[in-house]
Amino acid sequence: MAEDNFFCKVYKVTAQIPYGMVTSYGAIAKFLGAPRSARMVGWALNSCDKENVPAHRVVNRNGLLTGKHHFLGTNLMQQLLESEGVEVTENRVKNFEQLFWDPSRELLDGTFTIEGP
DNA sequence: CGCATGACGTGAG
DNA sequence: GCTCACGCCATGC
Repeated sequence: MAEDNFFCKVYKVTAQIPYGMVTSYGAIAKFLGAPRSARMVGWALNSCDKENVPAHRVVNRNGLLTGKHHFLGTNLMQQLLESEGVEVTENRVKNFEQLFWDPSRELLDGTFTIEGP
């Protein structure tokens, strides 16, 4: 653990997403220092999905469940979000701006330390 | 080694 | 305000 791999970074941040909250790939990527590599976050999650990473809480900038197709089923991601109280309609998170959780917003508390510049 | 693809984001029209 | 097109970084062929 605490690996410097981009993989582990995404794993940590995603794992720290509060219940009933969601975030975007770009937010994580930017927090990791790679705002131009949002795609790498998605790719990392693709490998992290084998772990206990709540990837269903990670959506794209528009709040669309773009990754739901990559889950086991087709509506599994939506079911998980709804199970947490997150309303989802047509593969989109309702009140996305309200449920949006920024890693640099709570993780900055200091309890959770990730590679800092 | 070069081309094509991808769970995205930003810029320009 | 919305849509089209390009760019990033890494993996696969």
